Amino acid sequence: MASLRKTDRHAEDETLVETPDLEEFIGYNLKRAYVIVQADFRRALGEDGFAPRVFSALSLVVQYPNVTQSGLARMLGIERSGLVAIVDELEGRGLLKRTNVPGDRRVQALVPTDKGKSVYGEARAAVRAHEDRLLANLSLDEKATLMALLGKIRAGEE
Amino acid sequence: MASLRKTDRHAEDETLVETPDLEEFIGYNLKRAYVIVQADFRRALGEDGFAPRVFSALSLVVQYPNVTQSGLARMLGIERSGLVAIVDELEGRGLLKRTNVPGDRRVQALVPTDKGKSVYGEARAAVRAHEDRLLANLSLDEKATLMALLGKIRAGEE
DNA sequence: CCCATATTGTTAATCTAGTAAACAGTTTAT
DNA sequence: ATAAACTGTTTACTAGATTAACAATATGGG
Repeated sequence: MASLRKTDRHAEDETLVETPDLEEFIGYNLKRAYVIVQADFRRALGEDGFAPRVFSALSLVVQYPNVTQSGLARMLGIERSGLVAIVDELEGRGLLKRTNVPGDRRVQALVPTDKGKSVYGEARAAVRAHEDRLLANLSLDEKATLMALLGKIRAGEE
Repeated sequence: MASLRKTDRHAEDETLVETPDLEEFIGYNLKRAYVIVQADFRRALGEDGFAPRVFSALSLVVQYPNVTQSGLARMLGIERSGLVAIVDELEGRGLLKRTNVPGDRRVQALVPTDKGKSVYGEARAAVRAHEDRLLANLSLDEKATLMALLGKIRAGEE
């Protein structure tokens, strides 16, 4: 019964695969692209720069002063328990203050400091530079299209 | 010097913000979209289904039988140390086998089992269904465009 | 051949991001 | 007044990933 060997190995049959299944999935390509952009963000902002989520939080606090922590968590799409450390870091760096609100003694309104506003301005410029450099092979039109399509994915939720 | 109060609070000045800075950044929108798709993937594949990365690994093993662990890690863009647990899980479920290669006693070639191939077929169908449902508000053209643009981001690296 | 260098799979330690559950204090609604 | 809901917080936990080290093995140069 020499014909029953099941472990025949055809060695290099990669040539049989025209296009890998994975490339057909949006989720896979989305993740790969996200990992690249996120890694470059960190590289660009450096050792003592902001992590992406801290930058995002600061951005919203600067643009929505007096936002509440729960509100900020909702905007970011994370749990409010997870926001505590982020706000701690920003407050520790002197970029925002937790302030109490007259009408409601539960909430802590988040107010950017002057330093927070100027530091955010610099960080935003650094992030813009990082994206411009990393995505240099996309035209402005392509970037706009990409944003619109990503927005459509987000619009499907809520 | 009554004019030096720095803590004036304008309360609801959200109306001053036309469009939040964050929305201008590709990285932010990429992450938000990725989180949505990834969460739906897990929901769709259920409790004992595959995590995205395990599905990806199985996909590549089925399509590139006899791929080596190092090779697979390179394809997935992760460290080979991180791949061990993934391959352990797939082997534990009886979906692939680690086999030794005649020429080189270091490597473990990964070969899908028959069960592995059929289970992968079903999983792939489930993933396709999940993406079709989740991304129903994108046309085929839009999906193709999105894939192409994500591919361009990946092409920037390598 | 010998020796330095590199590669493979693996383990262990560590880090980050994030969730879930519980909580005390406070507010809102019935 | 009492129940329900909300806010910020802590704690415990999970998933994903990286780094460094290691033994076994392979490769290339003298």
